[in-house]
Amino acid sequence: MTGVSDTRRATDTGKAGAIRVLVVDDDPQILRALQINLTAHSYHVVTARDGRSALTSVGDVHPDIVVLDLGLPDLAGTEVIAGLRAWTQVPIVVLSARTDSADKVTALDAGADDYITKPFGMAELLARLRAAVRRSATATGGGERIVTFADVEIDLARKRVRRNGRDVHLTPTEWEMLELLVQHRGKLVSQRDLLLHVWGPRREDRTNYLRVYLAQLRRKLEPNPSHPRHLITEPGMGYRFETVSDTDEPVVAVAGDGEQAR
Amino acid sequence: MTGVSDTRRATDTGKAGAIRVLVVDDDPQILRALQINLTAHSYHVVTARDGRSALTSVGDVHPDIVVLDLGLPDLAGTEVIAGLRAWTQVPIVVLSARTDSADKVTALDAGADDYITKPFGMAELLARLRAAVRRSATATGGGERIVTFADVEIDLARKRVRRNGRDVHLTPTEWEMLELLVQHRGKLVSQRDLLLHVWGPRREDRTNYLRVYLAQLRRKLEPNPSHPRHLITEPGMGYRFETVSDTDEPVVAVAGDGEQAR
DNA sequence: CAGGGCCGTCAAGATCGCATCAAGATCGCC
DNA sequence: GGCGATCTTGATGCGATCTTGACGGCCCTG
Repeated sequence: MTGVSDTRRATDTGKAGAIRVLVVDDDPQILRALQINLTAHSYHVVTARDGRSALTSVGDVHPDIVVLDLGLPDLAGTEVIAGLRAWTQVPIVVLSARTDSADKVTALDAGADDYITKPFGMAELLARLRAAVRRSATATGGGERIVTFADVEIDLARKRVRRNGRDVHLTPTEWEMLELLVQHRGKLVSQRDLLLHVWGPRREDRTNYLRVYLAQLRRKLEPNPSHPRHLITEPGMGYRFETVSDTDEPVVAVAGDGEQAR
Repeated sequence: MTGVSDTRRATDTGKAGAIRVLVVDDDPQILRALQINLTAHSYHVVTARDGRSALTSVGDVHPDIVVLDLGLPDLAGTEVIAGLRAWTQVPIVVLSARTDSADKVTALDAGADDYITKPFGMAELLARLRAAVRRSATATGGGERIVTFADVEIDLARKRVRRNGRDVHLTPTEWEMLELLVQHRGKLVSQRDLLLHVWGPRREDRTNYLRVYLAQLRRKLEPNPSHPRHLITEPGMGYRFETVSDTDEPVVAVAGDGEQAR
């Protein structure tokens, strides 16, 4: 991880709730200036000095937005953008000293969200960051930030889970998984998407991780962990989060009565 | 609707599938230049000359993106932006002659997605439009794609199938086949295409697989599996998915020749 | 009327994927 | 340096899924 100044996990609470921004630049001056300014505006800043460490640290840090300087020593700007866009939708704001229109076009078409030419005003940068974050917030979360099912309550904004009013403690990895599933409530989330979201592109094939953590989430959240009704496996395809338990269930014999029912 | 040059509704198919862009500017020169350039890049262009008509025409036209010049005669730029943001998330790209940083900040914070200062290069504008459209397309999830027939409901985005409101569980292979057929609804899908899509190039000749899985799909989805009306075999050619049950059947056709129709 | 394709159906064996458990390796904090 | 929490990794058993072959019906052709 050389070149990365901060390897905290997403849910580590250096500043709970602060917006995480990854700043990528090889010029220590600019890096420092941005770090100070952004921190002053209560962003949680993580920095990287080259393209490679930028790519890896996005997987580690899960920033809410990336500020990317073009002209890094190791990789071309488009390579960095493409490397990120291959697996994440995190907003990318490009900084560049080149005013050439062609550069803007290639960067934007590679998947960047915005392009600012140096020298730039800090006020403008901040405004563009706000705009980018706002967009991605409405895109992902949009409506309800609190989801409930059974006796569980999930607060996406506060990254907090309660069950019967009591806090349920989730590890960082558990939370990352649950978050992605909840954000796509009802949708099937492929194993690949889950692995990319939680572990980044380097663990794409470790499907066994999913099994372990899904089991832990079920143990913590499902009324009956061995008969999951909300964290559902779609064999061979992926997983699905469901707020309403489907009324099916093969039934456990007749006799008796209620049974733990739904 | 004075001032609006085109009042087509969203569903009017002047250019089916073309991206609709609403250009708002009071300068006829710029308006015309943009109209020509954007049309040349196969956008469907609608124009407005002032803020009021811009607000109404967004409701009428449902553009995919708005290009908004600041400095309109009737309303301030922020008012237009705020008026739109009150009810729609359509991407707004602001054009302005003023390079003042404060203007950018207020426009972006009011809800604009991007800000370009005149004079600008057409290539850059086009790239920024592409970026904005791309974002909003992925944000809205590309639209709900739900196909229904009989008592069955197929949700392509969620990869989910329901019948009479109950989930129907499909195996990965079953889903892949159904997906391809549904995506080409009404069209004939050759056996080869199906085999390639589901099993890849190594099983190109295993047409018996198709029989097995088509039978399973029919068993799970067709009202009468032995008389399929929606998953239809075209002997020797391939298969076809049909949402409307063809009123064919019984009838032995008229005397004469008839031939087996369709 | 016989024969050959092509298709639908069925069932059994082989394979794959998942849940679960538990132990080692790491990390972060004191 | 020690300790607890967390992450990684491997082994096992079981059920779901895929693959394969056989059989019979239908339709067209000769």
